[in-house]
Amino acid sequence: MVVLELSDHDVNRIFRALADATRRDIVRRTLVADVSVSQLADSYEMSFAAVQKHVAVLEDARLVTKEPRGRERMVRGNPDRIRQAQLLLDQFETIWRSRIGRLDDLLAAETTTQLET
Amino acid sequence: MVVLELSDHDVNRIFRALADATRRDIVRRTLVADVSVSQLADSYEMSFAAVQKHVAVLEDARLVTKEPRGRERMVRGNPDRIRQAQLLLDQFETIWRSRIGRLDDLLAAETTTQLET
DNA sequence: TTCTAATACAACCATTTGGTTGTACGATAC
DNA sequence: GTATCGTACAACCAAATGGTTGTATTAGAA
Repeated sequence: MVVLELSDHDVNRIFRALADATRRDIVRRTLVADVSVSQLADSYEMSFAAVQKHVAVLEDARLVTKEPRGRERMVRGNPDRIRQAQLLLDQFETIWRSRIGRLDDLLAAETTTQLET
Repeated sequence: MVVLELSDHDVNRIFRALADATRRDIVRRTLVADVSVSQLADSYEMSFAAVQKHVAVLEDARLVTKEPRGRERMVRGNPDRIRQAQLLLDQFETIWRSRIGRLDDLLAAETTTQLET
């Protein structure tokens, strides 16, 4: 997996793209198998153009790619980008755990002090 | 950790809240230690009210909690909510891996067929 | 008590978002 | 060739977002 630097704007687009139930569903479906835009559009209670826009948002966030296949455009989920989002959340976890670590250190230091007195 | 069911709307709010660099920074800082709203406001090139709104968005998504301390409101990051977001992304990973699994199965079946012939 | 710091909240504004309809065009089916 | 299927894209609209300023309230400091 390529470890590339994500700008704030990139990260914004990734999370923004995931902040919609229809788009999350599209990502799930296109991770399972390639699906054309029209096949996707058949599944949702909205216009073809609306689905097209959702796919465009996901494509812009690089959460999916689009590949021409005859007159169709096959949409494919991009697991690398999902993993990058996971790594971002991992960073928060790490920050939290380091806080716990410092609290543990503090507690240990206090215990030591108590033992010393 | 409490495993509670997240509605689509809940998930939308979590990812939406994370789709802003200022808010992500607030989450990071309040995971490290409690910080008052005015302390946060001092750090960013925007009005106090704007920072207040960002905190409100995070609070609505339950990514932070706010606790009164004298005349201040201490903001505290909520690691449980971060973990819930991680679990959501894990689901995508799982979907992807199950696809790989099926492809492996298919490949294995074809190999078997070749061996049989 | 009086002043001030920290917050809450409303009103307002520009931009973005998420949807619509309509038109155009290339690729396939007939 | 012609019809039609799948897509692209523009124009439009209502609602949400992300910022502002202004006013009110409350807790601590002087």
